[in-house]
Amino acid sequence: MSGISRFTPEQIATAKRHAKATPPDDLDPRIEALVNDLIGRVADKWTMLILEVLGEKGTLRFTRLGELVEGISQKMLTQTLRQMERDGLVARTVYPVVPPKVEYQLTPLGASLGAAFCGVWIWAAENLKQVERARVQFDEKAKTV
Amino acid sequence: MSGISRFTPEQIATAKRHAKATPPDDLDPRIEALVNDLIGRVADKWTMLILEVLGEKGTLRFTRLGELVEGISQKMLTQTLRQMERDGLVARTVYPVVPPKVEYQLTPLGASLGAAFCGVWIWAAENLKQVERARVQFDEKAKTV
DNA sequence: GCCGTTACTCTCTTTTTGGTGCGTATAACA
DNA sequence: TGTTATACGCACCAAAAAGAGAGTAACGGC
Repeated sequence: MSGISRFTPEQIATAKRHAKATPPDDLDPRIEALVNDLIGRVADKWTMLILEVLGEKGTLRFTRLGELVEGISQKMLTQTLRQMERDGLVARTVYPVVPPKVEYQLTPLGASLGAAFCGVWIWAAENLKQVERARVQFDEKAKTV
Repeated sequence: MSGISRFTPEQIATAKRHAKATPPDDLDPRIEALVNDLIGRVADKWTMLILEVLGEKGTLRFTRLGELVEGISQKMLTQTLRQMERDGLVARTVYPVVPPKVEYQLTPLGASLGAAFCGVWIWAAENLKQVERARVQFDEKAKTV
């Protein structure tokens, strides 16, 4: 949550402009498949969470990052970071020292994705209570029936 | 993809306003945990895809929905729809006829989430090529090393 | 010469996820 | 009388994801 404000107004503005410019319907089903695929990768819990803390803190070392991403295991941290690096979302800088030192930070591409996710975080924060209420209601209904 | 334009300008505008109004940092760690949790639920592949087609088509019956959500199995469709219903994202209307007829549509809450995800879809469509390029580059580098 | 530090990797086990196929109710229809 | 249509629930199995824990390299400090 706290990372939201880190995304520049320009980035958000860009998103808005694009939202306006998007044509009524999308064309190529091939592309749609690819986009869905990409969405599947990127809309991953850990990816989103890492994106958030890196967006907020700027540059972090491996261990610190692991501490800040609540509940992530070392394995998942490494794995997700590799994936993100491959996709061009984070930059990994290795300092050849002992003990090892590796720094991670968002690339511009990663930052832009962070900005895009901005709205989802806001939504989650805003509608948390409503979702909770809906759940309670649903569960009660299920009981009586 | 194609559902983007279905979200009203007002919904998008609301998201913008909130983006602006959000305080620099978020407060309660308890709430942050809940938000992260909610993100985990909502940032699910099938949820997003269902959200998209329902956002685009409005109201759909079970079977038709299954056809439109590329690649989903019956089981996952039922499961995801139940989850979304519980969270108050979709409304389920049962017509007591034979053969059975059940309609699904987004609630206002679901529609607002769709609007929030809008930016992510746009991002994916826009940056698809860049991600692909990054991957090729990464894989080549890995080979030579 | 042993310890500590850091960023991992590797292996093993457990958990979760997802697919498949079968069953069911009921009325209209042929 | 038998078939079809619809929206599932259920049981079983395979595959994938994730967690736990041990191991490693390499050097500086004690």
